[in-house]
Amino acid sequence: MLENKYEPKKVEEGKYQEWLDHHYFECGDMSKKPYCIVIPPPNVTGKLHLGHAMDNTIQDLLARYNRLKGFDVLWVPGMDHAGIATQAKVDERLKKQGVSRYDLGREKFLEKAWEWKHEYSDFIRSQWAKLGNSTDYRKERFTLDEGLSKAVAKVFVTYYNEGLIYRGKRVINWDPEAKTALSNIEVIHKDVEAYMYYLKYRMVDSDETFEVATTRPETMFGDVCIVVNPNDEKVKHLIGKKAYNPANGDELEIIGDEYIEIGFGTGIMKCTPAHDPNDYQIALRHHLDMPICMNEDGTMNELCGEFNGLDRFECREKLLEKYKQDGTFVRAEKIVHSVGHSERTGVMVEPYLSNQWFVKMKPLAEDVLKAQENEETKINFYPKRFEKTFNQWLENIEDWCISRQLWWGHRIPVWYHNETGEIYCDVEPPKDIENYHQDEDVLDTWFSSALWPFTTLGWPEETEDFKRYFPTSCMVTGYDIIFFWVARMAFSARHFCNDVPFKDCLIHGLIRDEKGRKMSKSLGNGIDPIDLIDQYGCDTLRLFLSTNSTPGLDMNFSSEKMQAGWNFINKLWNASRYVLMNVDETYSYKRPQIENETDAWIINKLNKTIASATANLDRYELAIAGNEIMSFVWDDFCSMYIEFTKSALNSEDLAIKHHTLDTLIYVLEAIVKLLHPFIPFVTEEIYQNIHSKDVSIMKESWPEIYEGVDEKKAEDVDRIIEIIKIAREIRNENNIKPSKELAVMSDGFKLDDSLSAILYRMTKLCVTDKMEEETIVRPTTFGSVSFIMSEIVDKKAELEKIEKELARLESEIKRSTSMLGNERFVSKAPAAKVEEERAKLNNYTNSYNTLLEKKKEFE
RNA sequence: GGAGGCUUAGCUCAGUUGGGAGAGCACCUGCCUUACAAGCAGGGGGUCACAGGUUCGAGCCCUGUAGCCUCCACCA
Repeated sequence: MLENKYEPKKVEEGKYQEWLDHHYFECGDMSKKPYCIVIPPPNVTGKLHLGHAMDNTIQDLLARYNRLKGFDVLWVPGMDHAGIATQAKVDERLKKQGVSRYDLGREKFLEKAWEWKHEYSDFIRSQWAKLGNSTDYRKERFTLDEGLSKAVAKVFVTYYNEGLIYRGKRVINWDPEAKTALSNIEVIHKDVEAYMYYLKYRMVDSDETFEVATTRPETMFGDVCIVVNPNDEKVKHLIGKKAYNPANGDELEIIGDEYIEIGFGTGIMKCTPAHDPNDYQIALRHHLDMPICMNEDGTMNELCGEFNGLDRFECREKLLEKYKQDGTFVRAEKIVHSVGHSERTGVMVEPYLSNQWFVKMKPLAEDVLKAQENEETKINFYPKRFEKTFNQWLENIEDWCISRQLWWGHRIPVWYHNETGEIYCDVEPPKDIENYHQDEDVLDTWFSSALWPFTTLGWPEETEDFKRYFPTSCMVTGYDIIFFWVARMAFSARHFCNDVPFKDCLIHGLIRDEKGRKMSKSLGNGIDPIDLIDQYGCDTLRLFLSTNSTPGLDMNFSSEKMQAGWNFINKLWNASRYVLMNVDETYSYKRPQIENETDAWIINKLNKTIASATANLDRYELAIAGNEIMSFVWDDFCSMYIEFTKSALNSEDLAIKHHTLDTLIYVLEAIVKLLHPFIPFVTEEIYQNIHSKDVSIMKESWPEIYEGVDEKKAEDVDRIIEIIKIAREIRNENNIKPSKELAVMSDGFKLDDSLSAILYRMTKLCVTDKMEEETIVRPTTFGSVSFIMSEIVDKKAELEKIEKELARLESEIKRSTSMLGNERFVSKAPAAKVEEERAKLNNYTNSYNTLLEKKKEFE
């Protein structure tokens, strides 16, 4: 027997372990069709947040749904080493212990990093368990484990041999905090307030001066020339002349380049090739030097004279002081401009000339774009609009900087000959290793994530898993990593597997706080999913996350909606309790034969719910499906059907009671199956209470349509419900107690004995065909019904009610008449629609006339 | 500069192929009716941002406008 209140802790306790013990999450039933999802691997940097909870809930929902539908489901778990992020965390921990990674050296540091990884992966696994993730742990992978590392090396070497990976000196985005290069998308542009400094430059051969505007005076130690547009009448005469660099007195040649925008600033630009990507391009065109004036940590170097060793921002201040004294400084103008910041460390990114490895993106992107043009070879995005985002990024893609000056990651499989410097690139190190040294850098963490959907299945080996489950069925992830990850998986799979990595890609939004703000550490508004699970239960959290969001849109957390979710589960719990408390030893379940109208009605409603929920789940409309099921449970099953059954369950006639229980259990069981993907724990608990502790809902199958339901009978009950609602309204309006009998007559719809019996049981309505006493009349969708009132409490109120109804009917008649009078409607609208409108008009007119007649009695 | 999203009840948001506007919460009235008072029964409340257009018919399709938001690219 169930408790009278739903208690998530009691329900959820031990269930996950039971499922694990019974190997229910494990794939491999070869008699079924495969269905595969790989988890977006969480970073081993910390705990899972509410966003992970949503992402995982959706995946688990799909996994459980497809399992019930009869697929052999593999949901692959795994984690990401998260290069920069994890290294930063380990650095931080070491710092607290008073050591730096340089004190330890590479080997020892990596030991510490692995320690960190083991600690956090255990923690993450415990969170997965709390969320109810039905992943197959036998298949768990880590981006740095042996198999994946081999795959990464193979991919690098293959690209290299195909000429798709190259090494070169470029101006890249440098993170002076992490001391590594970043790719373009790891840079976040933020608007910041700054100053545009106007500085006076003096010519070498004359007293002429001109002004140059810059936001970054500290980079002047790396300037190699002055640039003007050769078509700029105002300044083109300067070309070929020389001016002194106010920072160090160097003579700078003034050159012409059309890159300079005429009319912007002073029209004269300083050129710092090593510290600005555009200046770098100019320097390439003009074959100029590219001196670097900064160290890797963002301090100034020996090129900067007295400023050597100063931090870049401190140097800026000091230099400006100097300029104010020597007359170089003209003025400063407050501006707002966009400055790149490191996605990970948050510091201002420094454009920095350095030797890095790149993936040539154009050919790879083109292959994907071509595949996207064909329905057979494309990835289907849900919602579809993200295809555009995805395509546009690939169309405008630039080469991908993949080398990182870190230790935690996949070491680049390249060795340089100690003497010749010759490059050796292979999965295995060179045989005469003593003559070589390996590249110090590691790969961008996304380089290995890009391979995740196939390396987790064993690629490059032709494993059984790879053959069976690839390409995977669906990828579930947020729109924030379409570029970082989805696009990169797409071209990697296209290049190495000649296929999509996944057929469908379900994109969800971000979860925000109750006020719609992004959850962040600095605001302190983050919500720990585990706290919510402790408070409301895992099922409630999952129900909230899966049924309150619209695909692709952000959602706000809402404790109100969490509570509403709990209320629903409590309702389901109590409905189950009602059914089960009526089961005793005399009863054994058999599939119900539909014997009466109410059975036909509830099973008909159930059929419709199953059909609709299935269709919506198949197109990833989880919230629509969930809400439909919930409304079936609450409105149809609990509010109506259970009430219908109450007297039958109290019946002395065991046959009646048992038949009723058959239907109740049939419907309840279908309900828990429908809801299991959403709320796995409580549905398992109810299922086991219906059957026994020895079975599991996870081994069940998705409910099927009950064929052969008499729709006419079901429709009769809809009419009965309409009458019940009107009767309740009349009781409410006239203060008539529910226990007091009320007589009713229907003029357009025959109430036979069994329908009359329902009316009596539900609201003590007695069906009659004699209207001797005072009556009131109400219109319905099928004619009008009259109620006998022994004394009509408030004649005036009733008259008002009638007048209001008449007015409503009148406007309906007007609307309907004009519609049917419109020839184009009658000729163009579907015949069924026209017929429906005619029937309505007919009904309105009848009701109107009846009511008009009635009105006279009240005047 | 380019792309996308949002604007619907007091609040938070749904609205599936175009065919009479929905939920939760809040509010009002009445109920401890033997599954559930975190419940039950009923009620009030909306020019679907604005302006055009297509259509017999538009919250939904098209064009434009306004406000808010996001992403991408950015010139010193």
